[in-house]
Amino acid sequence: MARKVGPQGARTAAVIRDAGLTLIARHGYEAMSLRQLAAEVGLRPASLYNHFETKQDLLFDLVRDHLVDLLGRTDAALEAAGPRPLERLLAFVANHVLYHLDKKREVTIANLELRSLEPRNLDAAMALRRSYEDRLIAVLDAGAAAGAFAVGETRVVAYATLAMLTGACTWYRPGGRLSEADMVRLHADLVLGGLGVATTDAARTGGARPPGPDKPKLVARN
Amino acid sequence: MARKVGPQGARTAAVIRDAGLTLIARHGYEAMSLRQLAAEVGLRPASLYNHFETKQDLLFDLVRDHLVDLLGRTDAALEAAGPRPLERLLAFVANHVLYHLDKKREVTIANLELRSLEPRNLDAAMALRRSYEDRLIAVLDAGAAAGAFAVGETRVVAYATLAMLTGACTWYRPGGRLSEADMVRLHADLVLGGLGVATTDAARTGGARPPGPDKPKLVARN
Amino acid sequence: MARKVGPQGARTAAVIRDAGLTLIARHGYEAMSLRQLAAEVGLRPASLYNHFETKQDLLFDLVRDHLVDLLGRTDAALEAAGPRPLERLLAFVANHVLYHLDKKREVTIANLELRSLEPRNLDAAMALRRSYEDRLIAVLDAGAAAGAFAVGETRVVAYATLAMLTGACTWYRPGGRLSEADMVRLHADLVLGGLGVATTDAARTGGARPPGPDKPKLVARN
Amino acid sequence: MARKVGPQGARTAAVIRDAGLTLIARHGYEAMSLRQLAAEVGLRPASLYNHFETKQDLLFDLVRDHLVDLLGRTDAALEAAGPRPLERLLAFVANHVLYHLDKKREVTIANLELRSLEPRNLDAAMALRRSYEDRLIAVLDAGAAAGAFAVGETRVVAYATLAMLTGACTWYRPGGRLSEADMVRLHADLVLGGLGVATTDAARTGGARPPGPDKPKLVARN
DNA sequence: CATGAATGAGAATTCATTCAT
DNA sequence: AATGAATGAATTCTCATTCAT
Repeated sequence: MARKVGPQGARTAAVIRDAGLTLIARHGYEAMSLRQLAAEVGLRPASLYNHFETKQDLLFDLVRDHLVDLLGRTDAALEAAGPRPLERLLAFVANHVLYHLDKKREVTIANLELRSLEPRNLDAAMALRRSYEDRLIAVLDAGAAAGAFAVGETRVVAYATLAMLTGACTWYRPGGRLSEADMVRLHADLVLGGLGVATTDAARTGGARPPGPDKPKLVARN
Repeated sequence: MARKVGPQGARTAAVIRDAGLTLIARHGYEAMSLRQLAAEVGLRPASLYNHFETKQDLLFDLVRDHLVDLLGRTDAALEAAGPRPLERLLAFVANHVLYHLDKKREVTIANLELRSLEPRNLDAAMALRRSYEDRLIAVLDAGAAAGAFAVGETRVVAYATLAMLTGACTWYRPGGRLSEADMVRLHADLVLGGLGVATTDAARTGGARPPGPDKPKLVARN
Repeated sequence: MARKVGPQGARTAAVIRDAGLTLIARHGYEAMSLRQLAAEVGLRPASLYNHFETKQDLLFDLVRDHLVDLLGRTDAALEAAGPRPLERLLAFVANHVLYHLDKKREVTIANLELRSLEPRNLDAAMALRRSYEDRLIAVLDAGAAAGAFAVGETRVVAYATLAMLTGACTWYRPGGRLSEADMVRLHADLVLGGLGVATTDAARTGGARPPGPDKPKLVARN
Repeated sequence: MARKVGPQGARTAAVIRDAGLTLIARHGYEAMSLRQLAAEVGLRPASLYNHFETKQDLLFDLVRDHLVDLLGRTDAALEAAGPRPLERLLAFVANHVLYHLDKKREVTIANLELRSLEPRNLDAAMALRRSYEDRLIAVLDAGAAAGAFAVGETRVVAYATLAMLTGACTWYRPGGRLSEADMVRLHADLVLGGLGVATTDAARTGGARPPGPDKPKLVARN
């Protein structure tokens, strides 16, 4: 009854996007051919055009959806973190790290393939990315104003922090010695250290943890 | 080592490499065509083959030369820094930041185009890169052993640090408000903070800095 | 004759044919895609196939219907013109010119797209076209036999005349300075002149016309 | 020594143009594929691009060269014809007919494929064509002013005349009963008749013919 | 050392058409 | 009747590369 791939076109479109995500992340946008993509999803190249209009459109879709998703989750995390700067920062860091470890492909594409976007699409993507950066900058500024962080150049700190946190997804291998929670913790320590905040247990993953007796840093000393 | 070049062939080869650096950094290896490159240097595509054997060879040359250069400078900087962990770390940071700000194109290519290298070439490049990472890891380990740094997971800290420092070259614009020395200082502070080393606040440019005796800056020689 | 059309299917089919007429006349048969045609009539490409079997069929339909229509009108005009050669010729000319000015699209297609017809269809179209040419040849021959016209090579004169008359529809713009009646008159004069028939000067619009008694115009009924 | 087609690239380019002329005239621009063209000249499709930049460029080249050629020959013919309107007209007619019979392919393309030209190229082609039409219009106007021709609407007469004369090349078959000279004569008679000029031998092909005894019209009375 | 010409492979995309729903 | 999805065949054109000159 069904032809080949399954029930519906929407399903096929999702499969295509997923395969595109993988292939573009692995080989790069320019290096991925639509033949490859079609083969990956069991279609003929021409059939892809029932699901997107252009290779470029596919790329932009992936980038934009990722950025919108990231932004949405970040706002939710910040909302849940409440008003205190430290907890907001920790929420940001935790969200960023977890998202980046989970969505390695999306992140890779959004970071490496901006140069493959047409000007129009690049503008849109950059605007979203700037929005995201602004979230962190706002957190840092609020913390600095409240005297919670020692932030020199906010912008520099923000960019450096984002670069550091994002880098994690290029080398982290799930299932290894380090859990995702470890990654969050380790990176939170580095960030807080850079901001002159003595890192203690109080500042941890979910941020929702009630304060308690000061425990020694979790990170091993070696 | 020398190709089939005569008197001014070496000059032409250098011009080609420079143009290649620019074009690959801007558009990506896959997206740069040899037609473009030839046009850029005022040759016909066929003539390029008097100066390299393959597009892939050109890429690898650029990547390898960059990595070798970086490694050499790093070793020189470490040597000059003497035996003390803190100074060695600061030397590493300063060298890394300055090199990355100066060699934006090389760095971009080496970071983004590894996936365009053929397996053989990739292996060689990765080996060099790992050598470089090992320099930092060694510095951190030494510092941890000496009790100078609070390093949790050395490897994580090293990768995170490198990601942070490298990120600078993606957004830094020379001639702007921040000098290269500023960049070194700001990043050194972040790194040291992350390692639990109290940094002088002299390094904080704009922040709400707690008053205190002006101590000499830790970093920013060169 | 009827296709697989229901109640309003006939209407849709007519709309499609009309849009096809416009698009083929404007862009040419090869250059018009069924996507374009479908879009023009607010359908999806697949739906067109409820109204014709093949793009080629659509073309042939348009060509054949046009030729049949032209032939029918010509015969009616000749019938109405009576037996006298001059009046028959004028009737032919008037009919041809008026038809060609009114049915620019059909005429364009029938003249330019014969080469796009499959052999079978081409044969049919050529047969119809030859029938049409034969009407004029017969008129000329009759006139020559009656001594009314000075026809050298009948066939040459016929083809030349048809080319001249048909050409009108490539440059005539309705609503301009010249009415359709003007066009008929002007062309009739040229044709008659070429046949050695003295034409009334009433038909000369702007020229340096030698004075003479105003005679009724020969042409331009209808 | 030579690869395949012959001595030089210029030769190959000429061969390509000639084959293009034939194929486009026969099948139409849209219907001719570059594969076909390449096969015709014994090249691979990719090799064609060593000789032109674009299929469209090839088309425009053919059209423009033809129009420039036609214009040049016309001016030469008019120059040779001297100042007298009748002889100028006859020279124009003779030149037009002979050129059109000889360059059937070029003429066909220039007439049918204007719609395949991109706007920019279309403009250029139209300007040339208008120049050509203007040559005839000028001849007619001069003749009308001198009282030599009875021209009603100059423009209409010019267009009708051109259409008639051009039409010849769509049906004329060289080697048939009619020579090219016959074609010239027959069409000259039609044109002159349309202009109210009694056609006699005096008005013939090259115009250079010395006057002699008045012979009856050449065209048979059928 | 540079180049014109050629080429095999492959790129993205379009096309007319089919068919189950 | 209309359509979404699929497809084989074909389109123009680009690419890295070669080689005789």
